[in-house]
Amino acid sequence: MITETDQNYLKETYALQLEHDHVTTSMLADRVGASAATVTGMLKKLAERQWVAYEPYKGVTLTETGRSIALEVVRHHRLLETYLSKALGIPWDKVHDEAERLEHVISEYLESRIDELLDHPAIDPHGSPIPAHDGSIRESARLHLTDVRAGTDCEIVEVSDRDPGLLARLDRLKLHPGTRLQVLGVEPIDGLITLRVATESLVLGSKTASQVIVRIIKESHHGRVQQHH
Amino acid sequence: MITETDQNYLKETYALQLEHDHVTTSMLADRVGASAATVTGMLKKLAERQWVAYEPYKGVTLTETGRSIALEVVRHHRLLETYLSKALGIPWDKVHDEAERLEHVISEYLESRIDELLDHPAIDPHGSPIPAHDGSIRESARLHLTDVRAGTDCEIVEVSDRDPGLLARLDRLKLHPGTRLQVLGVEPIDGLITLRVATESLVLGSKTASQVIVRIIKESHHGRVQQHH
DNA sequence: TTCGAGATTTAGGTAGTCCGAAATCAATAT
DNA sequence: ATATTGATTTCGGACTACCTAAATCTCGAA
Repeated sequence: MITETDQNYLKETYALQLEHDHVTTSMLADRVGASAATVTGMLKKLAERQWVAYEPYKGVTLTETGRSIALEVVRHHRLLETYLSKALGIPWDKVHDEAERLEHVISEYLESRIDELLDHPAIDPHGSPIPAHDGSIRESARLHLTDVRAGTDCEIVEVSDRDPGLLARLDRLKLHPGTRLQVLGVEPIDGLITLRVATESLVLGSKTASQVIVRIIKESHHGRVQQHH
Repeated sequence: MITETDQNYLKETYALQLEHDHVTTSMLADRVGASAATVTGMLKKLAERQWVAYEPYKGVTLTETGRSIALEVVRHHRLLETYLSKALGIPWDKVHDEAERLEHVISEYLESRIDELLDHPAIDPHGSPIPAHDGSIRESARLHLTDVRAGTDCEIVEVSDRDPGLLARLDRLKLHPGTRLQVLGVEPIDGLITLRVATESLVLGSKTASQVIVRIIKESHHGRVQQHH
C-alpha cells in the first residue's frame, strides 16, 4: 500500500529532478521536512518497492513507476489549485497549502469531475503545467529570471507556488504568469535585477528572481542567455 | 496533537450517542473498523486527553471538549457533502465516502468559503443538520420509520448516508428527505412496512426502514407511536 | 448463587515514520 | 598521499495505530 508519506517523497523527488540533475538525501530532507537519517531510511523502502533507484551516498532517481505515481499526485495538486482558485475564489497564495493536503485524498472520480468542470485546464494558477490523465506533461525549459541577460524582453511563464509570502509580493508587483517584462539590468555582485513592467520599473533580489521562470520574447543583441547552473 | 484517527473515534462516538444511550467498545470497533482491543487502547488515550469519559467495561461518553471536536468534524463532513452534491453534481450515494476523507484536511478558511458559497446551508443532502460554526446544532427527535404505526402520514427528514447501496435504492424509489408518505401497514413478524408514496405503494424491509428517519404529519387514530427501543 | 457466554481488557507483537548521536564515506585542500 | 570537512548512513530508540490470543469481567439463566 502506498501512503501519503510515500507520495510526498516521490512528488518532491520529481520536483527536484526538474531543477537538478542529481537529487541528494539532504535536498529531499529539506523538502519533505524530515532529518537526513529519516530520508535515508525512506529511500531504502522506496527503492525496495521499485519506485526509485537509490545508490547509497550517490543519490536517487525515480523509476518509471515512481515517476507516474509522482505525476498523479502533481496532477491532483495542480487541478486542485486551479479549482480552488477559479471555482472558490481562493487567492493564489493560499491554494498551495490547501492543495498539499487535499491532493492525497481525492478519488479518481472527483479528480475527473473537477477536470471536466474546469474544461481540462493545461496550467495551474502559478503557470505550472497540469499532467494529463495519462501522465503526459509538457515540461518547459525552465529559464529562470536570474539567468536572463540585460536588454531581453520576456514573459513570465511560471512562478514557484510554495512560498505564500513570495506570491503575495509578486501579486502586489503585478508579476503573474503571462506578464510581459524587460530586463533592464543585472547587478553583478548581489544579483539585483532591474525590470520594466508595463511603464514602471522595479528591482528584484536574486532570491525572488530565482523563483520566476520566463520565456524569451526578444533576445538582447549584446550576448547570449546564460544557462542556469 | 489531534490525529485523523482521534477525529474519527470522536465523530463515531458522537453518532452512536445520538442513537444509543450507552456507547460500548464493540459498537465503536464496528464503526471505526478496528478490533475491540485497539478501541480499548484508543479510548484510554482519548480519556487521558479529556476528550471522553471512559469507564472500563462500562462504556464511553464524550466530554464537552470531545463533543465540540466531533461537531467540528461533522460540520466539515456535512458541508463537504452538500458542496460536492450541489457544486460538483456528485450523486448522493458517492458524497459520503469522499467527504469522509476530505473532512480531516480542509482548513477553517476553506470551510468558511464553502459555507459562504452555499449560503450557510442548514442540512446536507441526506437531511442531516449541519452544525453551525460555533458548534450549535438542532438534533431532531430521530423517529425511525420502523417505529411508526400503520395509518400515519409522515415526511422523510433524514436518511443514513453511510451505505451507498441503500442510497442508490432509496433514490430509485424516490425516497428522499422531504418526501411525503403514508404507512399503510406493518407486518409484525418480519417487520415489513407497506408505504404509499404519491400514488404508488411499495414494501420496505426493516433493515432499510430503520435507516429512514421521519417526522409525523398526521397521527393515526388507532393508537400511539411506539418508541424506538 | 453459581456458571457460562459474550464482551472487554491485557499482553505481546508488527509496521510505519520519525528522531539524535555516532560511525562512515567522498571529495577537496594541503 | 593524507587529513579534514561536510554529507550520508547506521544505530538505537520513540511513538502511533493496528493485530491476535489469552485473561478477565459482567450479567443473565439455571
